Amino acid sequence: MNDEWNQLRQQRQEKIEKLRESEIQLYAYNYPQDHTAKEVVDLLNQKDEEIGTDGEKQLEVSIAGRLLSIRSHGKSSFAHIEDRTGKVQIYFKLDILGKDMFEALDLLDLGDWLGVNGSIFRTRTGEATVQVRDWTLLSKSVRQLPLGKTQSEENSSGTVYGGFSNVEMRYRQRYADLAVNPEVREVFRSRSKIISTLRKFLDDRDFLEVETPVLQPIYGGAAARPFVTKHNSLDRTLYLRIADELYLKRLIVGGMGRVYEISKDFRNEGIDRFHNPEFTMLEFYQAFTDYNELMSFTECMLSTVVNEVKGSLELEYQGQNINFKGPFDRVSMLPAVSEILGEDAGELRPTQFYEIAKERGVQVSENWGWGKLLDKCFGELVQPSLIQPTFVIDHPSEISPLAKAHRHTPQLTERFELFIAGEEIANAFSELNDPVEQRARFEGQERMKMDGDEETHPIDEDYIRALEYGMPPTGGLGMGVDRLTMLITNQSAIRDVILFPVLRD
RNA sequence: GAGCCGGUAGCUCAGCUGGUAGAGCAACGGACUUUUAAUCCGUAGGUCGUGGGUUCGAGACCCACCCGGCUCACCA
Repeated sequence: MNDEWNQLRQQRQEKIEKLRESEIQLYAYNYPQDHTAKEVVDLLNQKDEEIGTDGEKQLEVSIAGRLLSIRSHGKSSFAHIEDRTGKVQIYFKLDILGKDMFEALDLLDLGDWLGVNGSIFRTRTGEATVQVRDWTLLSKSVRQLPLGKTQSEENSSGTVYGGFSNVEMRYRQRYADLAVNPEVREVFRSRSKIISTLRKFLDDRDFLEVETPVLQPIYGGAAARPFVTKHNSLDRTLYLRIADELYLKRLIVGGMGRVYEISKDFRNEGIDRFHNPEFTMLEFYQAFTDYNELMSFTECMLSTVVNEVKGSLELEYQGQNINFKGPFDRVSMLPAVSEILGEDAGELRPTQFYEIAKERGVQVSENWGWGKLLDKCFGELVQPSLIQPTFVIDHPSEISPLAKAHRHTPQLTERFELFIAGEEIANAFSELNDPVEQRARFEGQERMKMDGDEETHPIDEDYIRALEYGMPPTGGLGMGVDRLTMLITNQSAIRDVILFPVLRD
């Protein structure tokens, strides 16, 4: 297909040439509006109630939007234009517009941006409509939008015929996707609402929003491979952050008490339904608190967000009903795995654990330690059943190098992960603040790296130095904002909640 | 990384065991001054993902590659 020159573009080009010969400007500079599309519809409803049907009093409006449909009837035409608030019907009549401006309508195309002003009325079928007194072309569309056809709004759900559904094209040309699929715009409105609600929730509780480096000399705070870049004049390797954790905790050392950051993080891993190489994470840290208090806090934060965006504590995600009314279930990792294996997993040596796990069909590796085996068994045997919001608590120390040891069980940590619909949404712990212990944990990671683990935490000497100055007891949490948005907007793929997801060339 | 499915007009899709491409919507021309998936009549539009191969002949069969989706693996 010749993308750059086809019949359709040829036809539009001819219209452009005719417009250039006329008085009509193709690309205007501005257009003063006094109403949105939604306000026009609301205004007419109000008028019906307040003024009744006298119909004499004319209400004049100026609105602007994109031309989405046009139905020509010879000496009159109906059309719909859409702005950020929705669609409204407009009506062109020869005897009102005059010959020139009426005939010039032939030079318009779907996708053009128009400003119109005129009086509002209701058609025979009851639709709020603007009778256009004059119209202004605001921007000419040279490329045909992939518009489908929508059945009329009232009582139907706006069934779309045809439409633009090719997922690859929708991601590659998100502008076209947004232009023709209002439900996609709605998803991103919800996303924005989710983020602003999170921000307000934390601001209201005296958290300080901060910005920490995206370019970092040492990456850390998570187990993942980083993107590597280089600063030319410093001749130095820098990494795009995989998490903000270690910087935010430095701020707690600095006495800032309560901090948060909503950040883009970058992980050089595979791409699938739940992973995009760049994604949005909320992390917050609060001094003088532990993971128990954080769990209550998280319940409150999530139910506030869900209620604010959905107007309810319940929602449907991919056919499952999810209820955000706290308190959420809590499942302790070690007893849960012990129960399902019928063995006290806490007493197992790694070699025994490996054999038992293998018998149960868990994909394990012979050289794994006890902690990794426990985590993997949990992930395969227990996690898939966690549909309702559930805190999984007390992870092995071996896989939690930044979490404080459990106050009663030393090989575990005070950590929780929140699972909803079988997916991890958040990860939090009582932060490890003993610099000696922290160094030992980092060294343990180094040994795992030498054993071939590619996603260990490197030793961050500066972070240890910070801990040596003294970090108060602190609870911290990281939450995947994209995944939360998927849940709340009922989208099955992370790409559907990221405006411009990463694709191949 | 592996398996399966897909890439045909601007969009959504059809094209049977190989005979050189079709519909709906959009577009273009015409009729129609309250329509709403407007209607009616007419027209045009495609290097069938890319590159090879088999064949008298390939959208279809074979091979390789590119892009996407799903599942699994890996991973949070």
